[in-house]
Amino acid sequence: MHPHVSLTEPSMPRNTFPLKEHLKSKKVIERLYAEGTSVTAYPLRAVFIEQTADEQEVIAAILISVAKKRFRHAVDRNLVKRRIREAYRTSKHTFVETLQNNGKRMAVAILYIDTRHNSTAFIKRKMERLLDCIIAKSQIQ
RNA sequence: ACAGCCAGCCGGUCUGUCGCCGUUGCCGCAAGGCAAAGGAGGAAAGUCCGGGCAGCACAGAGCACUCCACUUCCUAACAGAAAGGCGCCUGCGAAGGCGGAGUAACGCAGAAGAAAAUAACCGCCCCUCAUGCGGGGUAAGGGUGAGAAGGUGGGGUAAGAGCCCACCGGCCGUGCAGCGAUGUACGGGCCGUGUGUCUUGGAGGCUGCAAGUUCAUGUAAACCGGUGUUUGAGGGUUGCUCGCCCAAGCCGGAGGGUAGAACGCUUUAGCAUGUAUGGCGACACACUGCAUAGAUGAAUGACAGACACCCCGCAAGGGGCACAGAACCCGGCUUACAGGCUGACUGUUACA
Repeated sequence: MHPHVSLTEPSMPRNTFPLKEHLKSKKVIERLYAEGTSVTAYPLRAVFIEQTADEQEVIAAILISVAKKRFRHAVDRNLVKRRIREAYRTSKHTFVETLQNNGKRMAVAILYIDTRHNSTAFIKRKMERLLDCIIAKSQIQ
């Protein structure tokens, strides 16, 4: 067969974050901030809400937000958002699998609440903890 | 060679792993997958000017409001650029910075000063032999102020003063040069500073791509077009006034709301240290060549390593690598910026 097939074997999940998985709907975002549950793993904070299959096509829809108040320049905001995106992209698999096994769907906003930069490795560690916390908190309720 | 000044340009490169965005091609019923070539700036920034583009408005007149202000010229336009002109300031210099229409009328200019415009506080001179008092003359000297009745010198006088003279500055008139701002020569008279209102000339409809267009779902008295109307209220027309226009009913069409999707959306007032022509120049014009972000809760990356560059160190090595991220598109301005390159020119030193 074609040589590129070996790159996409199911045993090695790909670290992707396509446009589909971005949370965009204004209605959902408004409801999320009004009714959502929040959990913090400093410098990250997540606000999340459960969704039905009718409301949401993907298992997890993510919104990444860095406030202008905390980073004045657009360059800095972009850098932080890109680092958070990389952290989510590379550590989302167990989170998504757990949701899928429980038959749940979620909309999550990830906020950056520090006013200084942190390294990509640090943000990745905190991201893993944040996603664990979301699972823990949502199954208690 | 070092220091400087002006103009222009650059402002990392390569490799690997994992990703994102739209485009094209292939595969797939579809979801999607694979491949290829692309994917932030000189300021993308501030949003301060000027346009293009779009919608709405617009019979006309006046007032008000806002902006501009040396001259000529360039431009689609400008508060921008080019060339030139005057005054002041900084620098040994190359050069740089700042300012500019008018002043008839009115106001203000402080706790300065005697006095801020038909000026007498001290001083000086005369009336008067002397002193004091009183009266008068005087803007040369004193102190105040951003500014003190054009400045300097001489004559003159009781003491003084454009009272007179020379030179200089300003103003007015005439001649000459210049398209012009101005410059210059001669003559005249004898001239207070800043600022605001104001006056003169010029420009200006309003709102901005969340503009706006189309599609989808779809029930009305709300909207649009046509026809049509009497009085008054009312509404619209740019903020106001005059003036002008609108309305009921009937006939026809279909909206509002919902950021759902597509278009607008990137090839143009485009760029060229290419060539020819015109121009001192900005630039114009002709030919030739070159152009590849187009997102929309917002992609253009993250990480690792190597190289280049800079700093510290004898070395091993260590540290640093600017300002900063497109949001309809252009022309400017302003602000930020590690380091580097090129070309004119200036100063100092050295050599021949």
